[in-house]
Amino acid sequence: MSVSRVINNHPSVKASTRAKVMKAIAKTGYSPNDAARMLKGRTARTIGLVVPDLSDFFSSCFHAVQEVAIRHDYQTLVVATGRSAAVEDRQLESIQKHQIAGLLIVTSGSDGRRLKLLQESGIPVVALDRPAHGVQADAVLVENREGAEQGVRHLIEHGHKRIACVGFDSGSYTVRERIEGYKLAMRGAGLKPILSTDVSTLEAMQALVLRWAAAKDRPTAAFTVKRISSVLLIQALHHQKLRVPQDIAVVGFDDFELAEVLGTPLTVVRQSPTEIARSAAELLFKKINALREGRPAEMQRAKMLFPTDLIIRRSCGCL
Amino acid sequence: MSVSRVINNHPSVKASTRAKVMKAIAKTGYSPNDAARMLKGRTARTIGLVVPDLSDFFSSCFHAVQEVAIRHDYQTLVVATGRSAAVEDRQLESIQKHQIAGLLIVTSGSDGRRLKLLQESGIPVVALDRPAHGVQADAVLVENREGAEQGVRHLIEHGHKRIACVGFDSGSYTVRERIEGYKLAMRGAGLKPILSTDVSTLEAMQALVLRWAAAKDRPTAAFTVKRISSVLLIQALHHQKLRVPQDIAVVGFDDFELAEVLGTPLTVVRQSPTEIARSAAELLFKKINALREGRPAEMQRAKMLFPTDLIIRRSCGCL
DNA sequence: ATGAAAGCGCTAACAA
DNA sequence: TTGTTAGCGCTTTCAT
Repeated sequence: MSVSRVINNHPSVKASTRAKVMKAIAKTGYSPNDAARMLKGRTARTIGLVVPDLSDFFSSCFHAVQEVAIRHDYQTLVVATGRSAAVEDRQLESIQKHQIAGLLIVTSGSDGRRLKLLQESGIPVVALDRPAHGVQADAVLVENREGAEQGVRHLIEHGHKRIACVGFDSGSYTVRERIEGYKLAMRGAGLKPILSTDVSTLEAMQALVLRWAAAKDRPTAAFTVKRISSVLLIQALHHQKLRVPQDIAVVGFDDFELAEVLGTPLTVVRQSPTEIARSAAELLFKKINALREGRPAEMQRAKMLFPTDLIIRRSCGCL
Repeated sequence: MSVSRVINNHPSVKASTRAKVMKAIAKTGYSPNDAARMLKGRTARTIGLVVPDLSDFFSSCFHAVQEVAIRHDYQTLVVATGRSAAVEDRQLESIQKHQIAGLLIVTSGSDGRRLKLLQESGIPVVALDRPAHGVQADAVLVENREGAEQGVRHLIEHGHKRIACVGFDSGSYTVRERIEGYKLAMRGAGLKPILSTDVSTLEAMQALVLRWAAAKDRPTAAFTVKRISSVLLIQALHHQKLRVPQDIAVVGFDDFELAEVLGTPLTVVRQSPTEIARSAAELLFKKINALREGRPAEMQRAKMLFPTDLIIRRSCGCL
């Protein structure tokens, strides 16, 4: 019967009928069967969230997304790709079968064909933290470049001339942007960039620090492009008995819980996972709802950029 | 037609027919519609994972679970309760509608009625990290008590007599067990337990440490029952200029990435999230598959206990 | 504004 | 061993 109309708030229902139905629903505790709705082509009350992994940063993102989803009475289907483009592709395929209502993606670099398919089948897609390749999707990003620039400039203001940039994973968008920011700051001050952007293990980091220790023109400061690099560098400096900030000043990109507790509390460029994730989720639901209510007109592309904060602790040389 | 039989590998299919169907499936890229299957009462190829949050420990669990799930060609629907029993209850309700094939739960303390319902509707449930209340479910746990006991005993072997136990959240099963282990070790050595099991903020921790510093009979060692407590304690000791391990030796429960990098590398009782999560997931799939293949006889309850490792660094006084 | 009928893709039960 | 029939619970279309 036309309970359906009430549930989908179709206009043509007499108020009295609607009321009757509502009461019946309340009394019987009825709730529509999702499987049946999906069979008729509707989407499930589920959104997808694809992330490289659930490290600190992305797990904060997940929490924020889930919170928004719950508020809209949706479930969140999270999928971690292990930073593999191939896995991402496969996961997108299987997530598509779940008839999700929308997708948030922190891409691991798949080529975007699958994503395009998803979009073309009418599912709103919002890129989070990194723009997605090969598709015109909305994106909610962090000002990586500006943030890095600010961090490095802070070191420059401390009088440093030889500032190294240390990290790895420069294939990833965020890291690339941060390196770009570093270069901008250096060039802007007439300084020569010193890049070590392929240091991904403690051994490699220790070798690097050893080389620094031996050089006469060694860097007096370092900017690390991601959290792990900060940790590795601190570890390596510690092993090599180089003091922070006296021997080497450090500013890192991305904050973490223990940054304050380290031997020398770490000065960092902080980004807010919660903020970008919440914004992205809300943007996604705006589109989902626009779609449900049949006004795709309002769905123009959006690109949101969130600024970072420079959190000054002691590793930069400030007290 | 009876493509269905092939897909569900029903016995009565002639080999030649099966081959033909297989080929056709391969050629057309056919894949069964999950929604339709669900409509017929089957479960989705999805398992549920309910966790309090996705902090380090549980996100490792998630990764392990997802890996196993993918191998079985299942998706994982993760849900974080924010450590709230009420939210857990609500989430279980909505997860149930997704017709999951099985559930892994790190309970946040809901009363177990909903869980029982799930079980009675034929969905295998495996408790992870903590036994679930009010249901007879399989459980994969860590030897919290024994691990704590071992950690504390190590401090005792260093000659400490006044060893404090510091932490909070003693409402949770794991913490309770660890405190129990601490008490066992102390009593076993004829020592008096010194409990501060409600210290959840840095302020409270600093107040505690201040009290210690002022006391004549102050503890010479401390055992922290969870990661955050270890971090808080280290922070507070650091602020108070108490040296580790000279002034206070420390052993913590639960390892973390930066434990090695701390001013004094932290000695910890390590548990392996990956191991317990993988085992739990595999147990769950064993049951799911037993069910699918119609032999619920093999589904006797299992309880698995995983040991911990004492990772000796420097905060205990070794080296 | 409401009801009746058909069918989404699958599988359980039955018939051949 | 295979094909046929019916129906899971919903929404869409058409008729009232």
